Amino acid sequence: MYLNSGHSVTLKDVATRAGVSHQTVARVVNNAGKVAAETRVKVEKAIAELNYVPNRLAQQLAGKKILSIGFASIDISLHTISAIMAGIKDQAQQHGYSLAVSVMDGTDHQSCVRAVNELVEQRVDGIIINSLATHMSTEEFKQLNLSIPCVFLDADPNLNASQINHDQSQGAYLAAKHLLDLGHRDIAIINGPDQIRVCELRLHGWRQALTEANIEPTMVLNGAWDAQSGYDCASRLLSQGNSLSAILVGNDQMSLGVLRAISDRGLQVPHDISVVGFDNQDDCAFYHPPLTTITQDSGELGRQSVRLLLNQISEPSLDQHQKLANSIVVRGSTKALGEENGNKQLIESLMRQLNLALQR
Amino acid sequence: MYLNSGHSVTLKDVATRAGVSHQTVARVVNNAGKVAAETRVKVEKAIAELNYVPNRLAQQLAGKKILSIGFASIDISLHTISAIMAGIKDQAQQHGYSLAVSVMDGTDHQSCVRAVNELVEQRVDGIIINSLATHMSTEEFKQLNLSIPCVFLDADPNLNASQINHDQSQGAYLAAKHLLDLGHRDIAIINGPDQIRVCELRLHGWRQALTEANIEPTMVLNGAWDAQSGYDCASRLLSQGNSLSAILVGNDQMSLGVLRAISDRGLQVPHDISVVGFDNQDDCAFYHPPLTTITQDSGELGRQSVRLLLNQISEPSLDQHQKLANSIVVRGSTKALGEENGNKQLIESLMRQLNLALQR
DNA sequence: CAAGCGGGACCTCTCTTGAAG
DNA sequence: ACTTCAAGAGAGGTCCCGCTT
Repeated sequence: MYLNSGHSVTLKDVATRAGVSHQTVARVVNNAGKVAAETRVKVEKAIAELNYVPNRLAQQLAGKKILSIGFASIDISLHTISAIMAGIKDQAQQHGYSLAVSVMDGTDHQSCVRAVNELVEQRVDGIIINSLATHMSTEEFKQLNLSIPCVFLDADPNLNASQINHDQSQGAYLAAKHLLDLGHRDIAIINGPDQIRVCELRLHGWRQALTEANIEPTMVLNGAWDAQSGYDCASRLLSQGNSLSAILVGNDQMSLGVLRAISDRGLQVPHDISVVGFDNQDDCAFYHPPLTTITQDSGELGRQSVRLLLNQISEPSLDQHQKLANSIVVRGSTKALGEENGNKQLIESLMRQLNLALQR
Repeated sequence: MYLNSGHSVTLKDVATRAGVSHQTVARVVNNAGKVAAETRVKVEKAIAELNYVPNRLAQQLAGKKILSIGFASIDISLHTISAIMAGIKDQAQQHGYSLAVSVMDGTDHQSCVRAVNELVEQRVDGIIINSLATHMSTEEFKQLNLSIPCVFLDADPNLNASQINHDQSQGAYLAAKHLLDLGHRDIAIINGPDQIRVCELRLHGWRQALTEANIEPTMVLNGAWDAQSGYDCASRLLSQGNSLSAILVGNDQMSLGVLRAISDRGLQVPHDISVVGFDNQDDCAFYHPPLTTITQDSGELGRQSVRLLLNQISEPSLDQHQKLANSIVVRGSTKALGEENGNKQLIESLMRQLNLALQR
């Protein structure tokens, strides 16, 4: 069933079949140098017959310049990360680079090293690193001993290397400010897991806004990024009888769970409680109600990181730090405290529904 | 900043530094053969000092058996596909294979060939192909001229090659059957884009169930997989004053839009209209209401495909077809037609909410 | 001195063979 | 007859240089 069982067809195989030298075949394949039309046809025929595909390993080893970059990351099935990767892929391709991906099995420093090494083994021209290794210090970074250019995503800002990230703090600040501007004062926080850099930065932004307004968050909880944990945290919050009017949530998935928990208690968002998410992921405009959230363009982050890396490749001594600003998308999950207009609408809507139900 | 600017550190560099032959260094690196403890230390020191990482290209070219498989796919930022990929990655690793990924830029046959070729150039041991190339015929497949083992995901069942897929038809049948069992007869369908194999198969399954019950779908629309298009289709459906009691939807994302559209019209799911989705994606248990849907284990599909490929690699002549069955997950978005129990609950819930609102 | 082709060194490893201690 | 190492031949390409007409 398969031709060439064992080893693959080589340049030389094609050459002997076409009755020319291996060099002539190379000229045809690479479209370089002068080849007689007649010879070219012969060679192309042989290539087709043998189904020859050049061996990239050999090409690269022999010194042909093949541009490639690597992406070392944690779990790429996470939505945000696969969006970043799509951006990287896109921009790399645009610049004629191919992309090699290596995923880390764990969040520890060791598996980060493993993934990066896998890329170095392939001799990529540069690496984009998306590690979760909490607080990788400059020291640990040096242990990586990178001899090729690299760019970090969401790294410790103090890390002495090229890096790019969304400005988590600023985004969180925006979210909190929005609630404050609407008059909310009893605000709870449902953050992601502790010890994660992104979470700490977001918490910092939220706190800053609240402190400026001279208030303390009612409560700070930690979820696990998923809807279920958002549901659990919110349920806990509500069952404790806190008087809260708004919740800041660490991502949209947890927000979905939060919305449900509130609704399960017979309360209404935003009339009883306002909710602000984080990420602006695909579907959150269709949540019930549509979610007010912070928007992060993950694809753009990926694209920018490639540009940064390419700079670094052509100018290795240059360390750049770049931050992407976030903005807030206001939808239906937040409203001004004490605004009665909404309540009137709510009552009307409820009566309409009740009417319908009674007719059945 | 970077050591060895230009070309990377080689085995020979390490050898000269350590004052031994390149072969001795190889012994240390590969942990094979006998090396005197003293020599080993010397070599290891040199490796650390020079920061040597073996060149995988050269290793592979020189005949060292490095196991690797490839995954050629369309847009890997799609949720389902990244889940499949995670499964592939996992299972490949389990068997000591590394994974190379190549994504296609388009849905045409040409970009499929490109992506596959990229993998062949790297001399992977086998390829898993997830093309959307609508109805790739056996003829076109032969044009790929694959000289290495491969497995197709979601391919044309008539394709004469190893393949694996979820049984779309069966899953869709289940969904429709569920509605029929609940007494629904006026059923609309919102499918994915036309001409896509998966969509046709699902449509086939839905139709079959309906036909067996001697009824025709009220209406069949095509969305574009995303929530917005689900919203649009459902809006169209509702504004036309069709008397429908249930909607079958091609995926969960569109279902989310459908739920919104229904609620925006002041109607209630499931009391006025039942909705069944497809995919059982992460968050749909938290939709409003929780979605009844068909569950597909994408990770399992990925893992199985690797096993199939590995079989194929060790036994090239063997073509296998495999189908993964789906099951239905019943949640809150469906209810029996005419069942009044739910209505009573609904009325109670509405009155509670109204009460709350009036107190404000 | 063009255009068209071939020879051979080299890239970095692995693997085999064989010679020292 | 061990252990320990070195030398050399590929693996499949690319590139530089030279050779014919």
